[in-house]
Amino acid sequence: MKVRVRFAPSPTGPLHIGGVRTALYNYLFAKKYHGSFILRIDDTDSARFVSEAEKYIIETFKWLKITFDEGPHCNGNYGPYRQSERKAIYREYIDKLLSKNLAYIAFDTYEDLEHKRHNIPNFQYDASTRMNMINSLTLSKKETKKRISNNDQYVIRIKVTPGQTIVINDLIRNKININSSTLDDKVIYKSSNNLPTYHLASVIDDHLMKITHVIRGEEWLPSTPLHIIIYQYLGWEQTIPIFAHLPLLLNPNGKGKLNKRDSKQSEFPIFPLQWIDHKTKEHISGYREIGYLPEALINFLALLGWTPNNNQEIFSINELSTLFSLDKCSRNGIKFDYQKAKWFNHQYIQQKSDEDIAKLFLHHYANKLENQNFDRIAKIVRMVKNRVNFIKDFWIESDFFFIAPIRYEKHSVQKHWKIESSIQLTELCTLLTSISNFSSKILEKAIKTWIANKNYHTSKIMNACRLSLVGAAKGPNIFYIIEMLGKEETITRIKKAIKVLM
RNA sequence: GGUCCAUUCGUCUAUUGGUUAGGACACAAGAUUUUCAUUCUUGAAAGAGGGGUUCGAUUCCCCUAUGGACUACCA
Repeated sequence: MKVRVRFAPSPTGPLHIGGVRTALYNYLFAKKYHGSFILRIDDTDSARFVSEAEKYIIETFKWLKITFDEGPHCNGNYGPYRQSERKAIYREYIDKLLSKNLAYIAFDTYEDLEHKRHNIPNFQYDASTRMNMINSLTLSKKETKKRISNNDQYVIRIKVTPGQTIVINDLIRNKININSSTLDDKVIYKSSNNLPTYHLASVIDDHLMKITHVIRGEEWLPSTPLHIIIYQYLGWEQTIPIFAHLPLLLNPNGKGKLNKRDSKQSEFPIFPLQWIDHKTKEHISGYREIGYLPEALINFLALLGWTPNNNQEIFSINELSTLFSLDKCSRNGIKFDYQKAKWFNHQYIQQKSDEDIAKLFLHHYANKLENQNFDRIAKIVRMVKNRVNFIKDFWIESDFFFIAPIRYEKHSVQKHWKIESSIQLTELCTLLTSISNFSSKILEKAIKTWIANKNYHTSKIMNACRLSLVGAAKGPNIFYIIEMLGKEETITRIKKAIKVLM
């Protein structure tokens, strides 16, 4: 049997990083077994629908180079791939459930249900209460028809038989037994938008799309028994997919599921891409904008809840897909370790070629670097890349190559600018003027010889020199900096520093 | 409140009945670097608690505790 898995996000906003991880696991699983990976848009919630969300989802996976075999953007033989476009398909199965008396129509108002939930302990719409409610079981056929033709709002509820044991066979959690008496008669269809709810729609679609494995977040575990019942009611028990419920991503320092607010407080992104909220006009930046490399994000995410136990940490996407297996997934919730994500990105930046990184750097700081020579940028990247975690850090680490320091960092001045510095650096300028070949090796030799002849302190001279060129006690090898800056600029900067700091 | 899931260093995890409980991130110290980083070396750091089962339990079972999810005409 050919493996077919799906990622089925709801287009209600930007994709959560946990959702990206779920998609990744599905993708790796499909790749490993040479199966199909399907994108399905679960847009049965009209009230929370956000039109830009689908584009955002597709853009995210394009950036990550995670490709779908089927989906609304790339077609396939099992479409349409948006649930809102599948209304007619669902109708048939809803009628089937109704006619077989496995579901019923309910007219109870939201207020009435809320009231009962508040006032009756552990109130549940189920076998014990359904005969006291307003539904097609308690109303006459005539009355039910009348209400429907009157356009009264109604829902269709699944009729759960109590006292049954439902068995979930989960690839990650093994066998779970649930007593159906603890389940309620869930709403599976709502007349307000003529659409099924997630539970019904996803079961029908998973069946019709021949999904073999449902790999999703743990938050779905409690409703899985309901899904199994729907498969049974529809006569599909032989083709129930294999379930695998992934542990959730948790907030690193506080409590609960990873969410937007926690991410903001800890200053790490929770979305893969930037998201602009059209209502609040708020800009929330994502992993891409911070300067994450997609490969690094994928590697980090892959190891959040899964590990091939060989102590390896860095994996290419191909390695991941050959090694991946669901039974190696952990079962416990995972606190999101942003430090480790950072470390992964650092590793991947070191791995990439200077030219590739230079392109990203250029793209990230297009306005600042527009007139710069590309080869020079690549050389600078080579010099500073080992001190950088994110693409955005490149500017902080290399700005002095492009702009002369405007001020000199106070602490560095106190530490490295001595009384004799002005005189010594003036002499250094004279020396530099006499050197025609400004390569770092020649510079180093000449400067060191001069220092030795004069009996100066190397560190004092060079630190003061660095301060005047960089504006702070940071940066790569000083002779590289001098070479990169060139004769004229170097001398100008030293003279300026002498003027300002004397 | 009810149902379900989980519990090894601070964090992510390895070890699925016998180990000095291993690795990585973070942290600390040292080395390298004329600066700041990088890098290298070293260190500190763990099987929630209580009962069983067993010659032997981190590993299997039960209870308690703690954490998490779900409990919508949301997915």
